[in-house]
Amino acid sequence: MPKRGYHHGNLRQALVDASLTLTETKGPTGFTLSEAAKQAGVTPAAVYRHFEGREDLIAEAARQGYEIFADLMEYAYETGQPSSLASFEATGRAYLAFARRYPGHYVAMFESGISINRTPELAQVANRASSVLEKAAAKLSEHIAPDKRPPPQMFSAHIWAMSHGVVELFARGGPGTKSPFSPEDLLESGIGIYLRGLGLIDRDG
Amino acid sequence: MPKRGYHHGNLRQALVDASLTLTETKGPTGFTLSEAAKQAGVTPAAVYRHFEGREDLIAEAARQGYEIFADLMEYAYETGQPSSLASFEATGRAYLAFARRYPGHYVAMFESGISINRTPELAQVANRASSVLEKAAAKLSEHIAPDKRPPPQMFSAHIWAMSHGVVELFARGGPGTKSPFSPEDLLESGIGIYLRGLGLIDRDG
DNA sequence: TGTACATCAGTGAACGCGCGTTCACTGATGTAC
DNA sequence: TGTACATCAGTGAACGCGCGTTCACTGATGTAC
Repeated sequence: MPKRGYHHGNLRQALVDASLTLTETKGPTGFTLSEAAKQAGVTPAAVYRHFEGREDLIAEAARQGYEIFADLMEYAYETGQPSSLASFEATGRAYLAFARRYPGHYVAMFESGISINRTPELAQVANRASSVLEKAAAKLSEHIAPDKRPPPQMFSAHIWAMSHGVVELFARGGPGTKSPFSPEDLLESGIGIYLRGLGLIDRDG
Repeated sequence: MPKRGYHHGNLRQALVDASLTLTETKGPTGFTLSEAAKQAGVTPAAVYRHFEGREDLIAEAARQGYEIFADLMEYAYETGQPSSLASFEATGRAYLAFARRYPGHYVAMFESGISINRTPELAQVANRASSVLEKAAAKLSEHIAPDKRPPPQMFSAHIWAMSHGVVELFARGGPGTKSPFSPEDLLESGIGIYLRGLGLIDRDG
C-alpha cells in the first residue's frame, strides 16, 4: 500500500498508470495530462514535479511498455528453446499476447506518435525488444540452405509486420473486426504458412 | 478553374483537400477544422454550410479514400488477369502503392479513428475495397487442393495484415524505419514467401 | 523524546491559446418578369 | 436588356471549454541537535 495523506507516496507511477488506463479506454487522443492528473487524485500542476510535461509522461509509459515487451519476448524465446522453430513461433505469439494484455502500453508505444528516438534510453529498450526477434530469426535461418537463405532481418520484419497488422486491423476494433477468425488463429496460421514458404515446416505439418 | 470572388465555387472539395494535406503533413492529431478552413481561405463557420461538423469532414475524406482505394484494387486485379496469381500479387502491391501515393487518405481511413460503420455509405465503399482482395484470394485458392485449402478470407486477411503492417512500421516513419529494406521489397518478398507456403509458387521461383 | 528547521510534494489560482460550434448578418449570384 | 427579388454561401463576433503550463504558496515529512 502506498502512503496516504497530503503526500501521495508514489505519484510518479500512479500518473503513468492513469495515462495507461486513459489511452486504453479512450485511445491515443483521449489522453490528456489534466485528465491523468485528475484520475490520480491530484492537481495538473503536480505532474510537473515528476515529468517535464505531457510528452515526457507518454514517453515514460511507452518506455515501460517496451521494457515489458522485451521481457516477454525474451521469455517466449527461451520457452521455445532448444528448438529454434518453437522459439520463433513463440515470439510471434508473444507479440499478440502483449497487445492483448497491455493495450495501454501498446497504444503508447505504437499509436501515440512518440518517436523511438526521443531519448537514448527509449531507443535502447525499443532496440532490445526488436533484437530478440532478430536473434530468433537468425537462429532459425541456419536451417535454410545458405544459398537460398533470405537475410534474417528481412523475415523478422515480415513477422513483425504481419503481427502488427493483425493487431491493428483485427484485434483493436479496426476495420477488419468483422472477420470470422480470431486474431490468434489468424496470426498462428499466417506464420505457419509463411514458415512453410521458407521450407522450415513440412508441407503437411 | 473554380469561380473566384465572394463565393468560393467548390468549397466542399477544397475543404476535403485541405484536410487531406493537413493529416498528411501533421498526422491525424494535426488536423483541426479551423486549420482546414483557414487553409481553404475561409472562416471556420463556413465549414458548416457543407458538413455537419469536424467528424463529418474527416469521414468524407476517408470515404473518398476508400473510393480511390477500391478503384485501384480493382484495376490491379484486372491488370493481373487472366492469371489469378498475378492478380493477387498485384493487389498486394496496390495496397502499398495507395498508402504511398495518398498518405492523407490513408491516415483518414486507418488512423483517424473514424468508424467504418459511421454511415452506411462509408461501410459500403469500404466493403467494396476489401471484397476485391477477397475475390482475388478466392480465385487463387482454386489452385490449391480442396482438402488442404484454407478459407480464402483467411489468407486475404493475412495479406492485408502484412501489407498494413509494412506500411505502418516501415513506410510511415514508424519504429522500423531504420530497416535496410524498402517497404516495397519487404512486402514483395513477404508475399512471395507466403504464397510459396501455400504451394502456389515454385520452391525456387 | 522534544523542538527547530529544511526540504519538497502538492495546492489553487491564473494565464493565454486554439478548439468546435452558434448566430444574426451581408452581399454576391441566379431567376422571374 | 433592365429591374426587383429570393436564395444561400460565406462573414465576423461571440460562446464556453478544456487544454498545457507557470507561479507563489502551504503544509506534511524527515532530520539535526
